[in-house]
Formats: sequence, C-alpha cells, structure tokens
Amino acid sequence: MKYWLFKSEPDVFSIDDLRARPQQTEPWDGVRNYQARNFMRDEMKVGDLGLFYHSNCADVGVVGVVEIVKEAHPDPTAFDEKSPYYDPKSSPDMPRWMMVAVKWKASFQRTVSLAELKQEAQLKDMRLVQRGNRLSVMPVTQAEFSHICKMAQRNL
DNA sequence: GCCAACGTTGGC
DNA sequence: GCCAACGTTGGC
Repeated sequence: MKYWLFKSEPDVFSIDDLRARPQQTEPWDGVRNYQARNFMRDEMKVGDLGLFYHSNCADVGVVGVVEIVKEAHPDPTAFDEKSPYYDPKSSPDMPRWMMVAVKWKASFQRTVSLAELKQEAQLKDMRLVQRGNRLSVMPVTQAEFSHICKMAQRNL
C-alpha cells in the first residue's frame, strides 16, 4: 500500500466539495502532467491513502485524507472540447490522460499549513516542501503521511 | 498581482 | 537533440 498527496485549488474543488459529493467520491480529472499521470496510471491501487492539499489560496496546506477507490482509467474531460481540460491529442482510442477516483476519508480539525510542514525536520525530503515544486499528484512515504496526520492533532 | 521556477513546444 | 520562448503553477 502506498501514500500520496493530491493538490487542489479549493476555489475549484475543496475537501468540503468532495465530502458533499454522492458517495463522497469524485474522479480526479484534469491532471495534465506526465509525471503525475504516471503515478496514477502505474502505481496507485485501490486502498491507497492520500493527503488532500489546498493550493493557491489564503490557507495553503493539508486539510484531510482520501482513499483511492478506483484505479486509473481514461480521463473523459480530455475528449470534451468544452472542458478547460480538453486536449485534442487525446482520443478515446488513444487516451493520453488518466484519472483515479478518490473518496473522502477524513477532514482534519485544522489545516496543517505549508509553513508548518517546512519547519518539520522529518518532512524535509518531501517534494512538496522543496523549491519550485509543481507536481499536483506525488508520492509521500508512510512516515511522512503519519507524521502529518499527527501534526493535525496538535493543538496550536 | 507579482514573479520565480518549472514543463512543454517548436524552430533549427 | 538542443535550447529559447512561452504558458502555467503556486507561494507570497
């Protein structure tokens, strides 16, 4: 079993949006980066857990946990000319982009902010806290995952 | 809104 | 196959 981190802009799709969905489940569509796609396509399995991260907002940080409930399959938004994620180079015959489906597992009592993450010696190797990181889907180690869940329970 | 860092594109 | 130009991401 593996552990992951999913970034989302809460103005577009937040953890509360996920929680409000039918079955509290949503396809993670719109990923248009090869490295992120490869993680989803090649490595994610049903039952893996992911951290839900809010990016590009006033309150940047990890806000909860999701579970992978469906393995990689073609992302239909790539075929939809009206979608902001449309990619003419992807077709149902030769799908270029994949997505998994995630289910809400838990919302933290508080946001574990990026600034806090950067201060943790145990997390110094995370891609998330390193310079210029732009990956929207990335692996985290089990130790990092547990550590961040523990941080969420700290009283500040 | 700014801007640094990054990934992708396309000319050669 | 190189690399400059460009568009995007994302923290601040």
